[in-house]
Amino acid sequence: MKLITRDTDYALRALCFISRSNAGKFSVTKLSKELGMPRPFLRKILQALNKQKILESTRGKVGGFILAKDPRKIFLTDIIRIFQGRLKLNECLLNKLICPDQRTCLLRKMLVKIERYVLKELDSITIASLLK
Amino acid sequence: MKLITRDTDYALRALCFISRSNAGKFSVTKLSKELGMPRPFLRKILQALNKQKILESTRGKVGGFILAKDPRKIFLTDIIRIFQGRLKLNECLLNKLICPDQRTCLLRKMLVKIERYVLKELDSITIASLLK
DNA sequence: ATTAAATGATACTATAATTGTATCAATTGT
DNA sequence: ACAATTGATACAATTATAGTATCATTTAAT
Ligand code: FES
Ligand code: FES
Repeated sequence: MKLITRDTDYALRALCFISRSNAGKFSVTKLSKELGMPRPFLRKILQALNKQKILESTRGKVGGFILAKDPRKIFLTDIIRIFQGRLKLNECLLNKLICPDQRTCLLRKMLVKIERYVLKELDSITIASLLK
Repeated sequence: MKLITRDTDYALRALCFISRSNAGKFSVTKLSKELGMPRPFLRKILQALNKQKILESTRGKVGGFILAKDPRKIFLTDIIRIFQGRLKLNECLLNKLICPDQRTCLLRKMLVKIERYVLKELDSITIASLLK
């Protein structure tokens, strides 16, 4: 069971790399070489980050991607949400047979509690905090 | 992202059902009808629980499965481990490029912390506690 | 003994999610 | 005009999850 999938991982690493080197703009070609990630896959990822306004792209000959936000304002939960959807641990798999009343179900309560905790923790991590 | 997969879910429900009805022994046929789960799949699951000494099986004509342990001693983490492997959130996906020192890596610390918390919480749930 | 109903073991298949690749169009600096 | 880039999107490969099938073995009842 993974909390962070490959695309999220690549995204984080790329964002960290871009943040650190204050050079500003990078093309996918450059980044994929630099970070050792498959170029087309990384490209798809950066395009997604662009759509979500985490990165900003410029097209044309010397195009590329730059940060669109302060790295202190890019949260781990944001990136996870983009590539893995909303973190949702408490989907109710167990049916009525053991859960005569969902409102009192201990398992459900636990899962909700765990989810809240995980989200809170992940929300305390930003790209900026990963750089130090 | 799911914390609990289908097989874990079925296992939990079956264990709860068996625990509750103190009838003792149940065949897969009976259980799958009772719980509305696909028979061959449930069978595989119960066989796994048998191997792990959570259930105890008897073969032959009136064979079936009974609980091998006190439901207060069957923990949610046990069942998850059997079907999903050891819960391990902190697999280090991010490589050295952003993690010059794993011992000080903030992300890693967070994931370890989260994992510990999740395990602690899951360990507080038993089959017995789900019945109430 | 024979048979029916069960589990043990294990191989197989189907579906879904993850992890990619490929392609064509549009943009832009030279 | 051309080369190097991104935008959009369809396609393909791999892996994980979910489920089926089958044959051998055990046991109770006849
Ligand atoms: S398992 Fe979902 S309400 Fe109990
Ligand atoms: S991400 Fe693994 S040590 Fe930092």
